[in-house]
Amino acid sequence: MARILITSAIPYINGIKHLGNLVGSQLPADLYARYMRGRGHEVLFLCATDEHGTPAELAAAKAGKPVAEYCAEMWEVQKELSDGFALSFDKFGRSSSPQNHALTQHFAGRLADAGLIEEVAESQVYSNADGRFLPDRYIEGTCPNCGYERARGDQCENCTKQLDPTDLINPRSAISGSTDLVVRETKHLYLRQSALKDQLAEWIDSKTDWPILTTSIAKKWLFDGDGLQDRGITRDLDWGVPVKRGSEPWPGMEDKVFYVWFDAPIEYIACAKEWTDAAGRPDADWERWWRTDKGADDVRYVQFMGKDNVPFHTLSFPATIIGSSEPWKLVDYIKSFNFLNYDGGQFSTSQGRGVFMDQALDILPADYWRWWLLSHAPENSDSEFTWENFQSSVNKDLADVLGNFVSRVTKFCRSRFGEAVPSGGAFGPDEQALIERLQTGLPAYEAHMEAIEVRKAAAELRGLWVAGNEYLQSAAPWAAFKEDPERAAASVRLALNLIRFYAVISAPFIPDAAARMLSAMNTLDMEWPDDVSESLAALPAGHDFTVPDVLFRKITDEEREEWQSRFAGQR
RNA sequence: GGGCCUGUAGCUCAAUUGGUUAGAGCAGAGCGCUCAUAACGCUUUGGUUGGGGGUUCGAGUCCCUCCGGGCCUACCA
Repeated sequence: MARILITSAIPYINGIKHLGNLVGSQLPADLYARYMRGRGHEVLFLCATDEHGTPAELAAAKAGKPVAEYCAEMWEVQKELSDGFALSFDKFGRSSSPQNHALTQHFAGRLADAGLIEEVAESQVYSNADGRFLPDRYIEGTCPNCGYERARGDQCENCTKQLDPTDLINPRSAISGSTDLVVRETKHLYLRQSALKDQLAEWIDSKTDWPILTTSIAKKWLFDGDGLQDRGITRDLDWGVPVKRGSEPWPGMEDKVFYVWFDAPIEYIACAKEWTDAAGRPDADWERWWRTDKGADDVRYVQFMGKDNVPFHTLSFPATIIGSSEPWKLVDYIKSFNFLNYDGGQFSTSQGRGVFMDQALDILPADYWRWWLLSHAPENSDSEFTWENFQSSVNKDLADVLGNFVSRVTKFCRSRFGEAVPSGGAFGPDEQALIERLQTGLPAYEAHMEAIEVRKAAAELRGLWVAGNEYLQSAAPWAAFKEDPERAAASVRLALNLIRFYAVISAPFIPDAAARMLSAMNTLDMEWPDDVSESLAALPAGHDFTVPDVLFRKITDEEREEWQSRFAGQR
């Protein structure tokens, strides 16, 4: 039995995430976690909300609430939605937790002791009206290059020229619109990533099995231009982890907090402590996952994230860990995803374009979304959600192929033999052919799951479902029943066992439906079918079952059209 | 501007990393079945692999070029 630590990129606290966010990290991470648990491995699956930073402060202000209160409420909302999608986190933590405060300050202290932190004085734009320093992109003005009037302080969206906020003509606060801006001197801490460049490059080079998407982004940051740059890890904000050197004050940094991207990945670790603290368990119980000197040396650590998160996970966070000179577990594999587009464009939070997690669950159960999203995961390139595709995948794969299989088998058995697994008869060539099919298909499915090839795994799984229908067609128990009821009984006995088999192997994709299939088969046996033949005898003759309700209903053309217009934009 | 990714059947995607005649699912056509959610099975139509050039015995795959799409570019997260 292996031990597998899995983290999903932590979703930002500000607002409800859309399906593109979901499929880019949390959902495939859940698939992998469920699969590995199903195979009997010991899994720790962690996620949290990422709560700090300017957008959270602004969103709280807009909602008229103190930021701590706002974040607590949004955490509840996100927790409920992740439960709704059956995301099986062992702990859904918060980057604002006391555990993360302490650990972030601890890392900063270690890095400072190692000489990897430098104080840098810099000039930044301060808005008197807003009472805060403004990040570059929160300053708007006229582009000196093209004259576009809504250029941002970091880049002009119109002509794509990179800018400095002081380049802008008529600069104003993007928050309040105020033009009462001044440039103030402020001091910040920088993480000297450049000093760790060679170590990081060597580490990345050793990861030859990582997705190209992951390593190419890392290498670009490592080697492009002047190479890996030092990074500011503090901000002039109120909401965040107060800057301390371990547990000691940090002179000159009294009113500052750590940058959200410094503390957010540390939450992966702190989350594990939140997990054991909440259960009143000792630190050793989480440290055995994270400290290689305390039992984590045999742990395999896999991270899931969208491509926009890659630099922080391949460079910044490893720099924090390596720089600490403490034996923390480094990531073993990074699975990164491209983006999901919506019906010919991007999902847009600001325009309400696309389907958001709450809306998705309002119209259909989680399994429908999980199946479509995972079987179309944007692994090799950006992929596209369309309602036509969603409708046809759900109707064909889930309703017709899997759902109807369960229906036809259970109803046929009920009408001919009653609601118990029938006895008698022996397996013949049709049964042998099915078993051989499963004996080649199941290992292929397992190989794809272990390689985290999500789409391929979904396609292989669907193929195994199809094999059940093929078997019924060739065995034709409805015809056999007339001349040789014993043979029909053997077929039905196998087919009922096949339902349990499907429930077990499909559970990572569609956990709710799998649970209903098992419940209909009146069993709690979720043993992975390492031996296919044996697993197809798990339900013995005489075992009672029930005919379940329709497993997956079909999406009608009317619904599809209605949803298409409902989610077109302007939420 | 720079870096990286990407373009394959009407649609969504494969193609063992340069190796036979480019494969699946959906949609379309035909046949079969009647247990089942008008479901299932079998057969089948459909491709100048974005355009052009090159390397090679051999190119979807490598190189050059042009065209289109996307991401990142370090103070959004």
